[in-house]
Amino acid sequence: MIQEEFKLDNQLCFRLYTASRLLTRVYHPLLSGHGLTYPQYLVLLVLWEKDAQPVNDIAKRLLLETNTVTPLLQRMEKEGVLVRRRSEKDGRQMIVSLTRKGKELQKKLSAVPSTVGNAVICDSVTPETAPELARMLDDMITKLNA
Amino acid sequence: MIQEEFKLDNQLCFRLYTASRLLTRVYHPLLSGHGLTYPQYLVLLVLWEKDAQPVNDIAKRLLLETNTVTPLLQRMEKEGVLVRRRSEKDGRQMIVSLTRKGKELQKKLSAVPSTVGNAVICDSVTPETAPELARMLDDMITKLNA
DNA sequence: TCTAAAAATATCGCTTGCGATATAAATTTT
DNA sequence: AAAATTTATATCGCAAGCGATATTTTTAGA
Repeated sequence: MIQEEFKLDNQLCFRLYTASRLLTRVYHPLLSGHGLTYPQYLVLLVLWEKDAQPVNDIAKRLLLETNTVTPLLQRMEKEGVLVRRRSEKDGRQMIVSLTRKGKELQKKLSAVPSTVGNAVICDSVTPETAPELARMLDDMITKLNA
Repeated sequence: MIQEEFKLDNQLCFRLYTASRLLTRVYHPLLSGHGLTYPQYLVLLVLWEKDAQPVNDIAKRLLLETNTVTPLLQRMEKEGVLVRRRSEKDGRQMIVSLTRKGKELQKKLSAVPSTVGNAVICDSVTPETAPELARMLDDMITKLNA
């Protein structure tokens, strides 16, 4: 007598939640050897694209709250992959910059994207259909973030 | 001079991670008034489908580890939505059953699925295309869980 | 200019999520 | 049956995530 809508299998949310978790597990063995977690890897992606950004820009890029990003950056600073220094123009901002170690990780992790890419390839998700999936997720994210 | 593959926007993983997090934020105001979190709601979905299951069955259904599920169930037991009792057939198993309160939550939360459903509707994700998205995610999950 | 409001970080408390490990009961092997 | 193995839960430690709140600096308004 349960409502059809309650059925777990009918829900997109559970699938997204599960796919996300399982994907993070794929990253784990690729990153842990370098002392990194998946969210920390995301921060590196952001900084590799553009170095020396304030905390807020990184948080906005990742759609995370600063109360998540700040401790994450503090841990990364302790690991020596980045430094945080207060902005001189705006005393509220903390500018986050890569260290040599943080920059060098880019080469060391160069195999990660293709490795993870291969891990997600399956019948209905291929190099041809992936852009379609990406578009749907982007639309959803835009809607949810509004 | 960054590799194209490193670009955040090209990656499915970040989108899944983000979509999942933002969706959980949609559930939050719908559940918190009842003292529930999203993972706890998932446990209820499982038990509403079939009551009195061992921890392992719940964990397998949600593709979570028992070291995640056990503390989660302990918190829910403390809240009074379920009870855990040791199986008599197999002394290793803990059978998880809904209390009256846990069963009554089903009616009280009957509006949640449609509310969340509406929240994800956007240009490329509609009642028509959602099954396609679900299939892609199921395929990925199957692959990643193998 | 003095004050109020806004913006940028940070701290606190709690719940996941999971790798590693421990414990106890059941099953299999010898 | 005793020992080894497997199975089912549970404990521990740590890193997210995030709501709520605090602190500091900048900006806007009176």
